[in-house]
Amino acid sequence: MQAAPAPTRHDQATRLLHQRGATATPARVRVLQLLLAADAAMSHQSLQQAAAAGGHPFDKVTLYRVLDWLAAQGLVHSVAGHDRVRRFSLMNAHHAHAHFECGVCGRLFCLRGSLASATPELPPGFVSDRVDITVHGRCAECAAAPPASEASEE
Amino acid sequence: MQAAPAPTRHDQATRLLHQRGATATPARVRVLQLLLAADAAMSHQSLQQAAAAGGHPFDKVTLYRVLDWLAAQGLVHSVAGHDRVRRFSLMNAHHAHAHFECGVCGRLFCLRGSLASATPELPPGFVSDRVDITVHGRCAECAAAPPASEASEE
DNA sequence: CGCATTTTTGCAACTGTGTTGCATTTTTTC
DNA sequence: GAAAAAATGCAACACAGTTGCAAAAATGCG
Ligand SMILES: [Mn+2]
Ligand SMILES: [Mn+2]
Ligand SMILES: [Zn+2]
Ligand SMILES: [Zn+2]
Repeated sequence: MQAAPAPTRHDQATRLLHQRGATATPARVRVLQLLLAADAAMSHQSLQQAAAAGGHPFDKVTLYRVLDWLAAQGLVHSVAGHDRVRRFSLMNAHHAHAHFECGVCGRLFCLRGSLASATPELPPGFVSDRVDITVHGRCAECAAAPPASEASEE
Repeated sequence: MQAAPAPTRHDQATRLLHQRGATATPARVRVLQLLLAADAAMSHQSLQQAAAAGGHPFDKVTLYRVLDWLAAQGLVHSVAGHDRVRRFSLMNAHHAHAHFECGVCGRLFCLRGSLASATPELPPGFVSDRVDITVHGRCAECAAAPPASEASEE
């Protein structure tokens, strides 16, 4: 028999929560599942839509609270994009990483690799805790697919 | 007689606008004056308060529109802080510079100096336009003045 | 289990930043 | 000076996120 070899997203999510000794509430598990499946950081709105599409919409406030809780636990982190919307993604091992924000579709990606850049010179008295690096540009999809329909202007 | 040797902020602001061949409207001049006098980037709110304190409050929408216009002209630039609020400051010569956001008072400063950091490695197909670097920490004032009243815990 | 305590959840109302529509005023153009 | 364009003011709106409070789980303990 082969009953165990499929570690579902649900299982992964539950495990992450139990590792922290926290109760695996449905909302938390569901949010983590969605984040585990995501290829880019997700906004509150996209999480709500994804959950609703799955037939289990969550309450707006509950979702905000779950996200805040997950961030406080260090399980996820959030980045505010240019549209002033926070996007959330799993906090993976690599503690310091840069981000990429696509100016076309607005998606935000966590980049792998160390960001060895030296801290810029600070004015006297200033204390640095952390350096955030965000690359702006076009993601692979948007770079490959121009705005369509434009062939005469060049 | 010595009537000319005082280049006021008002004059500087007006000059900046005339250089662009733009009309120096009162709102634009006033916003530029405030930004010229500021030591940190200013939010819409702080600009409104500063203007109101000076006895000439501006209309909320007009201020937003002036800021958008100034940004479109390249005279100012805006950065969204962790609180999702945009802060504006004069666009000085140095085209690429890093920013500093104080986690205590929330103020945002433009840092001088080139930010020579190499672009982080991007996934295949991704195109980089610009790299934003923001240092998070405590500004000189906040680093010097601890939250007060705490002397027994250490 | 039975019951008190703590944690989560749900809903409504609210805050704050920023936008849109439209009418009025000011500036520029001819 | 009149027509056209640019700038302003006000009200209503959009939208991310928060707060207060009560109902519903989950937990702890005898
Ligand atoms: Mn990330
Ligand atoms: Mn700057
Ligand atoms: Zn894209
Ligand atoms: Zn500070």
